[in-house]
Amino acid sequence: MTATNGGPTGTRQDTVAAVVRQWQTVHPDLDTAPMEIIGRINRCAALLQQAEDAPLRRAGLSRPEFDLLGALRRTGHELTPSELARETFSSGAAVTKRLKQLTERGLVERRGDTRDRRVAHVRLTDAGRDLVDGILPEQLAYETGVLSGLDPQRQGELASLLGELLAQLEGRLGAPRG
Amino acid sequence: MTATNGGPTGTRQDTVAAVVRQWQTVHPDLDTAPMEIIGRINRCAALLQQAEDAPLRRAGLSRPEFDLLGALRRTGHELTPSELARETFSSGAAVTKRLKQLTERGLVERRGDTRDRRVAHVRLTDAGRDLVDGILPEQLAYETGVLSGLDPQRQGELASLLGELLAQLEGRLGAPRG
DNA sequence: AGCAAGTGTTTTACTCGTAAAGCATATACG
DNA sequence: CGTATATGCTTTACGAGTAAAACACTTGCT
Repeated sequence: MTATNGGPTGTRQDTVAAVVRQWQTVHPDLDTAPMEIIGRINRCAALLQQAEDAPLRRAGLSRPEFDLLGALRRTGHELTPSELARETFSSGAAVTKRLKQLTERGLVERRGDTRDRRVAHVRLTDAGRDLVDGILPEQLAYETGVLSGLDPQRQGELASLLGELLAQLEGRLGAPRG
Repeated sequence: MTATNGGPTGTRQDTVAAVVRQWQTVHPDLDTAPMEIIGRINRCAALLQQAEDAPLRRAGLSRPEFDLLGALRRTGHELTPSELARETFSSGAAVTKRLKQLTERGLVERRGDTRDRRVAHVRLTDAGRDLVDGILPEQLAYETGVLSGLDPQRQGELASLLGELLAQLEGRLGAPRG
């Protein structure tokens, strides 16, 4: 149904819809509803990452690297490697490696804690802060453009629904200590 | 603050909202709207992948591997490596590697094209088809559970909005040949 | 004090994806 | 016909993430 698709709003079909249709042909009894959300989230993430990181790459940064710098910038204070790991949702080992590179590039600095000599404190250098502040507006402008196919009201609805889903997921998957 | 957080609907805050709030404190003039969509999509994708692939891993499959098998299953016919690459949104090289492993595990078979000896045709073995058919219902049931924090109506709205966004992105980023 | 257990960070070995080069084959065109 | 170019797939070299072990240091117990 609604195979006619020639929507008045000019709505194109997305590839996930096609995939789901194929599955339903092969397994008509299957509840494919989750695919329409999860498949699309994954696909959107892949497409966005691919195209949308262009402004970052121009600055020689990967998104994980930018996320790390951004965490330092937005919190406004020093963070330890484990805090950075938590803040950027990556493993400690990954943070170690990224810090090594970012330190070599002069974007962050480390200093050891004087009380507990296991812990390090990481902060942005001036160059690092300037880089983040320079890139962020471009990045956001670019992202705005990428999303502009959706009218503002729907963007709002989408953001809100994603926020609800994410809150649920984080409550359930991120903190299953109960 | 808002440690009470007891929203009327019991809505928890998601981490992206917190991040956006931090940015707005540091750069009040910045339009952070795109983050609320893109940041959440990325974070949802990460969380879903992490937790949600459990049923797949039990079967010894990564999601990309399952996607490849699934493409063969849902189309119902043989596919060439390049068709598989297109269908699963991955590079040809990645497909080559995955095919090697899946062939060794006896889940897919290859045969050469008789006309054009450059091309190969890949199909599921019986074991491969059985594996997909066995896993898929579990996987979908699991996904349904993961999404169950959102009531069905909102799931529908979310799926629909994501579909619109994805169609736009695919139209713009996926086929910018105009 | 001295030692066991815990914590923060780094290192190691490994997996997986990618880009670019390479190989085999097909097609086009003089 | 034969050579140039294009196409389908694979290989190679490499970069990046991960889990688990290792390391360095602290804390708690006796």
